[in-house]
Amino acid sequence: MKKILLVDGNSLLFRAYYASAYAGPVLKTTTGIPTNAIFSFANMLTSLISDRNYYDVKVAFDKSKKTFRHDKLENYKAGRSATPEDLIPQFQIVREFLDSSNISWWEKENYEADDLIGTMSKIIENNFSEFEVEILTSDKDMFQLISDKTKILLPKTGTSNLELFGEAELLEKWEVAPKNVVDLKGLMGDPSDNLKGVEGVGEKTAIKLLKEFQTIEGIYENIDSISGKLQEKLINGKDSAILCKEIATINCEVEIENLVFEPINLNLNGLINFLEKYEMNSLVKRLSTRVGNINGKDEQINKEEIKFNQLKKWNNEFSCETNFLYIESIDENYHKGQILGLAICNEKGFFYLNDIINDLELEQFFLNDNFKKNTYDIKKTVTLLRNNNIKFSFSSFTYDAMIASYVLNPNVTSRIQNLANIVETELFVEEDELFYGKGVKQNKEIDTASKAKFIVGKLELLYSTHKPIINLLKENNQFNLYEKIELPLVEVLFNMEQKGILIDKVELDKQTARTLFLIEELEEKMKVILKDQISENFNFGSPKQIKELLFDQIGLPSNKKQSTDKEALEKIIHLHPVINLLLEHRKLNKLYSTYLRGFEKFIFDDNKVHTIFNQTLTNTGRLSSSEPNIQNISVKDELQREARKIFISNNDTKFFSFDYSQIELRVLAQLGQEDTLLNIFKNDRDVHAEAARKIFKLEENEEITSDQRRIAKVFNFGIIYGLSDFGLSNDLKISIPEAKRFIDDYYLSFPKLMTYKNSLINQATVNGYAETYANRRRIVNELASSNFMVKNFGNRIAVNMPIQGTAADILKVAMNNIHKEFRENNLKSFMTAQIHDEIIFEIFESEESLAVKIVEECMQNAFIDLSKIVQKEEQPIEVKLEVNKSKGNNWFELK
DNA sequence: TTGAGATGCAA
DNA sequence: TATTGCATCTCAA
Repeated sequence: MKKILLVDGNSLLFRAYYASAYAGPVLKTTTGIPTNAIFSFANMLTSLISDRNYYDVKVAFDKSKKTFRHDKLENYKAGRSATPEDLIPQFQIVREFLDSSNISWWEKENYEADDLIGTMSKIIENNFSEFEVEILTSDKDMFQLISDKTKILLPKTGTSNLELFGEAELLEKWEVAPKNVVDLKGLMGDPSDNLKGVEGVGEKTAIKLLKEFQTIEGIYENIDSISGKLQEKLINGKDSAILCKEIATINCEVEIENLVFEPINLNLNGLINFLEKYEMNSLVKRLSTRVGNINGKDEQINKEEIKFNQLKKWNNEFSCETNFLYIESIDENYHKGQILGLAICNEKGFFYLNDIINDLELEQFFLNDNFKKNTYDIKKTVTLLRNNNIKFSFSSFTYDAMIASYVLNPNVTSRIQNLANIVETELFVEEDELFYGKGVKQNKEIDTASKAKFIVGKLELLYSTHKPIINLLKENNQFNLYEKIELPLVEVLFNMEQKGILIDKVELDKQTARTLFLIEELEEKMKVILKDQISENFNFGSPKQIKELLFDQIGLPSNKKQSTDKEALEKIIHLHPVINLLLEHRKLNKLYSTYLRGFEKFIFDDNKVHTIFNQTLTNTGRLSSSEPNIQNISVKDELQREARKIFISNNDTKFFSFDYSQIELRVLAQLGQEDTLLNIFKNDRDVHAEAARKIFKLEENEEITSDQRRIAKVFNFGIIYGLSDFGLSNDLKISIPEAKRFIDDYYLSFPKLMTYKNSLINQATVNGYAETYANRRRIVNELASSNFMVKNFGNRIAVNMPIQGTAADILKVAMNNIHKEFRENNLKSFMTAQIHDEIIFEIFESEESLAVKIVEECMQNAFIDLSKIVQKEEQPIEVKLEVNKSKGNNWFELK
């Protein structure tokens, strides 16, 4: 059966608006026209059409402010909040979108979209037996239109999650037939339309009544058989109920002229013109793929085809002073990546090489500093070259689009429409999946011609966005961050990844076996204790099974969520002997599966792990590490800490770790110009102890207990993270008012902090982004939210990001400078890891004194050096950065 | 096979 | 109802 989609345009546009407002900031063209709702609307509609294979689609809109419903009810829809200002112009533009893409839309004076859709669905039901109807709306009133041929598509969360309602689903949800939806509505009312219904009758009562009497009329005919308060309420609300029912009833008798049904035929070029006009370039490619599907033909985008030369071997006659190049490789871990092709463009044209192995002329190109190379992801690119034995000059790579895009906008999921995002998500992430497929369906064996076209297409984008991106960086005052901090760091990280970390396989095997034995022993013990309660194949790693065992079978008390995490289990540890063993089991399992046995798959042939330092991932500017993550190796628990013994230094070096002491609090003191805090650091005092002194109002010579210090430490961190009194009371196991009092005392002790926090929130709200000292920005969409929780989250981001991010900026400067100094002093010692506030090196004994001196100086001076890089010297850096050092043959011995 | 949720590790 | 990350496991779609 052919399906026809009827869309409630107003409802969908509202939905699109709020969904996109949550997902990203308000999307605008360069001339300031808001387009976020359209973007979402177009996305939803085209993906729906393409996914669900409709024969035809019609969109209906409300027309004019007054409908017959207003005549019936003076305050119809009066309670509704005003349409957001930036949504209003989009009602017109969405019609333009439909026109340009050849989707028919309808509106009629004095009617709402409901009525048009209702009428159309009835027309189809009565006259076109070959069609069935699906109605896209978030208006539950429309449920009255459900029939054996008509269903409702209701958006659930976001925009892509839809639920299909037919008769059966409706019956299950509301226990009424479609024709009684209006009765239900009459009784319940609808606050969004200012319909009161019968006061005191809600969904439950209404359903009960209708199950007995079917309709409102039926209820009042039998009003005598209803007793007590309910009868009274119904009698009082009779007029309202009948009126509300009438208003909720969709008019299916509207006159609609020229209604014909014909196969969808989207106008691709019209659509592209529209999208380009409103600067939604990123949609062009995605939509055109879908539209191709819909129209059942492989239409070409109306763009000039890029002409390129496919070469067998490179010839340096084609090389220029400035070149753009892109090496294609889609393996997730580039250390094991395969090169699928290479495209180069410059003043002499576009070139494509399918195979670059043993191309000596190409190697000369890569080695020559006079041939500058601009690319996307330099670190990955040169890693691929290196692993294919192609020599290169690192310094000839002069532009990295990935890094530049990240500096412009670290929040890739944001729907902000700028070049950074286009480069990031559209071309280099989503497009790969479309082209090669993903997961098991991924296929690298694509015919060379279309692969070449695809790769050259990427290169073209890389090339065409280069200048605008550089201009944007300069415009945003972020060029120094890009050029002086992030770009030089690429080489530092590349070297770290290449050096890797040596693994002691003997130690690893020893610990793996030992831990596995302990786990099995524990399981036996637990099975004995629980022999009557669990079956042979009980899984101790399954939260679901643990939950059933502890709370249902044994009957231990639990919190509302029935969480079985460590915190919850510790609360009931004394109530059953198995809990303690279970916690121990969890700990050992984690150790075994993540840090011991789990590590084996990351060890390369050289007995080393080569992590990937992600430079463009976090929202704050920190690095992250993966495969393996070497930034979360256990340290707190003595037993788990043993795992650190597997990281060993090379024969002729020792590990040195240098970590900043409380760098985030120092950043906070400096940026917030908090004198009390600054003085604590200036006098080399213990910041947690001093905070305790303040909160607990201790005298100068009074002793600080370890408990007081512990509590103060929680505070100091809480300030950075935006802790609430609730969270604090939970954490410290004190009452909420008590926590609140402590917080007040804390802010009184450090008076500038509140001012600073407020200024950060204010700044982020005004600008739409939070920023670090180095002008790194993070767009904070959450601040625009009307949802209290989301907005509060935005507040915490606005405070935390500048602090955490500035600390990250400082680390990056330190790393760059150390790398440079090591090189200038011809040191063989090298950096191996960065763990947010700590840098780990392998240092040769003969170089120890010089290397340590360089590291300490670079780290201590990094904030000041940063201030020079971003030209903020006029405000001197007062805070002193303290660095602690430790030395060892393995990571266990560090710290 | 894939994705979400729970859990736990780090700064 | 505390920030930023990543890996592993289970379980259901």
